[in-house]
Amino acid sequence: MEQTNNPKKMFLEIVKQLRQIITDENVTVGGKLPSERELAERLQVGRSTVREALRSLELLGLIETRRGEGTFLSDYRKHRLVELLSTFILQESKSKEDVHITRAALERDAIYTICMSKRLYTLHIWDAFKEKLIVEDMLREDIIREIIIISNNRLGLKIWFLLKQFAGEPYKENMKLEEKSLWIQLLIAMQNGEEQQALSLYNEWLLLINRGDV
Amino acid sequence: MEQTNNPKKMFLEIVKQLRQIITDENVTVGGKLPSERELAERLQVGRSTVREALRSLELLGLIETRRGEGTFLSDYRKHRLVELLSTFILQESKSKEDVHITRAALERDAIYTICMSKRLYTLHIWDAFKEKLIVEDMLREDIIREIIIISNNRLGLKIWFLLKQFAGEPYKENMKLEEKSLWIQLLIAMQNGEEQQALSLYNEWLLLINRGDV
DNA sequence: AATTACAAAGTGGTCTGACCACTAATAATT
DNA sequence: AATTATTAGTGGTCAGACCACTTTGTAATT
Repeated sequence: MEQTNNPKKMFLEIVKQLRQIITDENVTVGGKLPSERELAERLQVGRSTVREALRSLELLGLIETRRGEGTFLSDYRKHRLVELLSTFILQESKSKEDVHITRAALERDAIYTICMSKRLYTLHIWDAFKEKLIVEDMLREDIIREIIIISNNRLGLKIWFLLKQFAGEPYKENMKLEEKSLWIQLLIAMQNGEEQQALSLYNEWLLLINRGDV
Repeated sequence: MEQTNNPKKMFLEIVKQLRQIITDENVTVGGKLPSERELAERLQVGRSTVREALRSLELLGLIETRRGEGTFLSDYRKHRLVELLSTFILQESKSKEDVHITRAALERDAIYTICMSKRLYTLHIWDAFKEKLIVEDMLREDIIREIIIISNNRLGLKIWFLLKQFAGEPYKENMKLEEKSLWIQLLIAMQNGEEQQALSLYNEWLLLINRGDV
């Protein structure tokens, strides 16, 4: 190894080798990685160097460490991409308006997608929703979340979650009667696949709740 | 501070504080951060802890370190999330699909928003676009970007930009004649505020380009 | 024999101090 | 004045030492 003259980043090399170990030893999600001390010995580097690599992966949400237990491979679907983007990259445009607009875009497209998909097997869900809306005082954000989930856009859901946090959650209140009736109409429109009507109702609802907001 | 009983991740706290320092001291792109030793003293932690945080940020490409010189804030547009996710996360086809779906959602909603907004003062833009499309061989991604910009969703634009990088850029090719005619129809639909027609054309275009893909 | 209590080993979390390699500013020499 | 040598400062790495915690195995108790 000639990294004396070579300003290569050792810890990046370790990251690479860690990936190798994970695949070689067939470490599955939730599985345990070798301990820091063992890794240090196997890779012939100091423990601190190993830690620097591990901490990087932890920040990304790719591994999980539990003191006294060990280091575990976490579900890569739980990666922290969205959070990192929000804290480091998207911070300058976190004006409330931007967030609202983008969130509305995701919500609107979920509605549109569902209307267009015409997957009849989910139709019974709408009846259940309508029931819940009337009887149980369903929360706004619950119903919207369900809709995005149904639209099958998981990444969009993640982003939506994040934006929701940014925006200070005006969705958590219970719905007034006027809203409820609007949503029931909206659900019916979605049930029938009438995308134009559904989107129009959604926009109407946005106007309604924004009147009380800001 | 009582982190003795607290299993909080110290290095994550350091990451946070680093961001604070960057904003407080107005460290600009390319600017120098305090040295590791100084940071350790200021934040009252060991140097190794500071390094774990710094290495995490370096893996993300958010900072740059030069031995003998110091640590510098790098352009956040050069972040490494793209490579990292592609190597660690996006190998699963499901994830790639997620990216495509979300990107399409943003694009679609931009089209919808423009159609509904009926801001006539942008109408001349469409003519210019049509002209460009025919004469200059405009790139797909250029035109879509412009559309999202016009839709006035700045945050959405940022997210779109990132997703575009993730997806391996199938948009950069020049358009075939069939695509061009589709887009011209789409532009006309937008010009006239016919949202249903525009979205339908967009979906048609998605099908078209996905046929050649994968 | 079964249960409980305790000790030991293993693990991540952190700190300290020590080198090394390198850079840039400073001092000394020419 | 120009060049060279010294020095201080920086990141890179390592080794060893604790700490807090979890698991495990063993010994004591019942």
